[in-house]
Amino acid sequence: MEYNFSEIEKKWQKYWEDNKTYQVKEDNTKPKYYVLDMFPYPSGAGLHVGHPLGYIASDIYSRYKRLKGFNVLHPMGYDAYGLPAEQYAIQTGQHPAITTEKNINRYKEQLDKIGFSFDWNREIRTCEPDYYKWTQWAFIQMFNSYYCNDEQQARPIAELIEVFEQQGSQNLNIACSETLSFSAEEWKAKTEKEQQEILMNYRIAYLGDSMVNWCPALGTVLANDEVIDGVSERGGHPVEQRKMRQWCLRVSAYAQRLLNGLDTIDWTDSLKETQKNWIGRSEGAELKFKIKDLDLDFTVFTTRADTIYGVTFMVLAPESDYVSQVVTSEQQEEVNKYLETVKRRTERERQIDKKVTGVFTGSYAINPISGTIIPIWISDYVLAGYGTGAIMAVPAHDSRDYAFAKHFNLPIIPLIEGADVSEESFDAKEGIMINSGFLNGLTVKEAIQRAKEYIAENNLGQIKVNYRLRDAIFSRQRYWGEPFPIYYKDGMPYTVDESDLPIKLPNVDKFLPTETGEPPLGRAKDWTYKGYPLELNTMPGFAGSSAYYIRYEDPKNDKSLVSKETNEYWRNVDLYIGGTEHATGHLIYSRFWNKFLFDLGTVCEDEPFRKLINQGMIQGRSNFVYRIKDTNTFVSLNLKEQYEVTPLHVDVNIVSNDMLDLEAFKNWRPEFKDAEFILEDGKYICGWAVEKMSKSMYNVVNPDDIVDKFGADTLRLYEMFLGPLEQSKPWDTNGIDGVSRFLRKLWNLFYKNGELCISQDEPTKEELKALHKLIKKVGTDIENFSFNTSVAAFMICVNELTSLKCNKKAILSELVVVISSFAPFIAEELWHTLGNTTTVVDARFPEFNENYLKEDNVKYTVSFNGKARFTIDFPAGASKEEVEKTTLAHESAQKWMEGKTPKKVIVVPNKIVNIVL
RNA sequence: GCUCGGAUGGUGGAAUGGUAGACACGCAAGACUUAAAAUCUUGUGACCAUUACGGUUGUGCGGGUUCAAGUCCCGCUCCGAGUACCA
Repeated sequence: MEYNFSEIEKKWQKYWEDNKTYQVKEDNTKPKYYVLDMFPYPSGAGLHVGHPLGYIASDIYSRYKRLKGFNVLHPMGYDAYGLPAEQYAIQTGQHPAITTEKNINRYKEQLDKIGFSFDWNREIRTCEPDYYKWTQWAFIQMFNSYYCNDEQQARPIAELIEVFEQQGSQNLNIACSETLSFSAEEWKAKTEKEQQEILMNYRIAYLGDSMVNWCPALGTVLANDEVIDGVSERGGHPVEQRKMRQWCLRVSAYAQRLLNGLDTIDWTDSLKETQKNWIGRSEGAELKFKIKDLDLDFTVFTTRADTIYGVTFMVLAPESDYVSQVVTSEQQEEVNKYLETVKRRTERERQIDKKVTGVFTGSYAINPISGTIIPIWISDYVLAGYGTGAIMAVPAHDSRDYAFAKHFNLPIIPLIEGADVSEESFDAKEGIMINSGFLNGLTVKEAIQRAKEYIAENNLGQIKVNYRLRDAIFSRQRYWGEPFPIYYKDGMPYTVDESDLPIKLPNVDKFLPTETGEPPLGRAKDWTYKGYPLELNTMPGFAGSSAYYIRYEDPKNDKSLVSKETNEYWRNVDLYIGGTEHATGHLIYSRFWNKFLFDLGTVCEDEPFRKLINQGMIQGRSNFVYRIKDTNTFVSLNLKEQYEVTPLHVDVNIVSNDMLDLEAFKNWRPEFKDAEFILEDGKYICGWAVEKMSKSMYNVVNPDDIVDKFGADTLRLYEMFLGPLEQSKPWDTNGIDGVSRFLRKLWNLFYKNGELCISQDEPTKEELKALHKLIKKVGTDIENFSFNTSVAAFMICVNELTSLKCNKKAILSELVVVISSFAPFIAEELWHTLGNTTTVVDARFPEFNENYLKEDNVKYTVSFNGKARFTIDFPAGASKEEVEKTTLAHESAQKWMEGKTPKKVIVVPNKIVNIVL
């Protein structure tokens, strides 16, 4: 029988599906292992060959863990809400649900072909009411919670109301939008609406006025991680800053826990670093400045309290609330003019063109320590959203302040001995303080500490930790997303009753904003709850993807997100595989969401993903043909220098090993029908380059085509063989033959001349050795996610067994199990060929036995001064002394030593004798 | 600018401080074939020898530690990724 992969793969795909081979249940007799992939957004283009890379890796690991006796949860689903389906709907009128469904079916078909061991019984789709019911439920819990900084956890808002009734807002340490102050009496005297306004200040899901990234082209706000270089991540449209009332999640309250948690999880350092930067903890002090001639003070945040004597001016962000209060009437006109120009500049312009701009407010502040009077300016280099939106400027020791001072001719006072600030600022935190009153003579590090203490002792401000991490803006003015479980009464939001969840996404006639500028849900008929209007915004993309891994544990539960027992069994994800692009988005939101659910007691683990691996991107490998200018003649790569040519992308699917299929090229596009060629050695050789895999470069390789041509097992092996999992690398179909050949060799161990030929004889020593070398290598490789070297080990083993003409059942059946994680189809087929009636999934990974690897003889390499010269065989277990003695007496050694006496002899067990002359 | 990675044959890539280049592609030669494809065998870092079982050199560059460095340390160059007026 020949290796007919397409028949085999179809057969087992159907068998696995019919027999529900990969369904798992909680099983207390086995240890659990949870392997998760980042679920895909089903786009219209389908999968290309780069997408399954991570899925193949996680599938190999899942299958391996099963063979090792674990009960493995390995689910898959779809992140089904998203902009592309909605944009498509706007253009065509096709409902996004239909587009999404269609794309999902295509994805499912493509994934099944590759032989993944997903438990499809647990599939989830974020756009289905049974699923988003729990997204809405979580939102309600966040709305009904506040964050207690003392206990570092979320608490029910009802507790807070009780506190307000008893003692007002005194002595509270709670995460909030702004610090409020009222007594119990004042609280009780407030109207319901006023009380609700106050509570909003503390809720974890809250409505807040904040500066948001508004994207006019998409007609919606975007979260910080959805804006890249000042344009939208989706579509690349310009984004501007706008103050709007939006739903927000108080992610910032969890900043410290998100930071601490990183120490407890097994992620790569670079990913942890990215998250640390995003959270952006900085320790410093808040310092109060009084304003001259006004009964007003304002607060700045600084990490360099030591530089207080070098403050020569203050700067406010243009959007700062202080601006209107400090501008004098003489300066009003000029300030207004400045604020106008700032407003017109988009975020992108601000980033690209960093020229120094600013305006004087007319007011002066008083330095609380030195007493100096200093001018207050406004400039857009100060950000409203960070710290207090106001800074003390120390031009001598901050490059931005320096540039500003130079531009507007403001004084610069150096504070560090020997610092030359005539050309640039001295930003380093080192040196001895001068010109600094009580800080003189201290090192910068000491001075920072001393100044902070001084500020605290004298009540000039407080020591403060600031985070760059912002609250997540949670409203989108879009149709295709989860509706909020919120209705409005008297202008204030209230949550719908949990028993009325889910609030289903209504139908609309068009997927565009209404004529009055309301979001698309404004078009829905009867969009009310108990007679009150429902929220018109929908939730953002990350809402549905933040807790999906929990839902997989108990996907059909309609009583709760996950049952307590189930969650205590599956707990958190043991291995999560996905791309780095989610480092500051999904992976922050998920951790936040999980920590909130942990506070609630819904889940039993504080961190969602214990170990995380980032698979590298698969880039495209484009091919080029070279057209001689003004002709329809194409010249082969190595002859192109003789002509004036234009390189053109050519479809990589009609190129094989960089050799162009001439007929296919002529038929590729009409304009090439009459193409002529200048060949080298009778072939047309194409040029190549690594680029992003995309349609426009004609370098997209579809996994279906590879599966049809070579089989899924070959695809799986080859994707792993391509290089280390975490590294980005181009897809290059050249070389896939090697893997394909390997599988045929494996097959031929079982079949001779097309006949099944298996021997029941005892395996020989060599055969056992070849097998156990493999068992050892693959076991450690898989644990280290070094899949490419595992594939190499398979090839070596099969080559060895082939040359030993091994057809022993005892060897082959263990070999098949070892290979089954990587190439499940062929392994399943051969497993049954050997007479097994169970599936290979139920087998056990063979135990490694060291005895088979023991050698009778050991080859020692003899080196002189570290340079290897010859080898000598020793019996295994020879002592160091014996080896040394015998080596020195050896004829060749004598020759190399030329009668000299060695200074030193180093014997490395089983490896090397190094003789130092 | 800052942070984190990386640099090894024609190519993708292997190497707990211990024979660098596993494995694969490609290439070359040979076998089979009327022929081609497929398959199999052998060779394949460079340089020099080739009568020899050989010699020299070699992991981006310059130093260092060590009996021994692709691997560890110091200083550069280049490439990639993330982040960026974060006070």
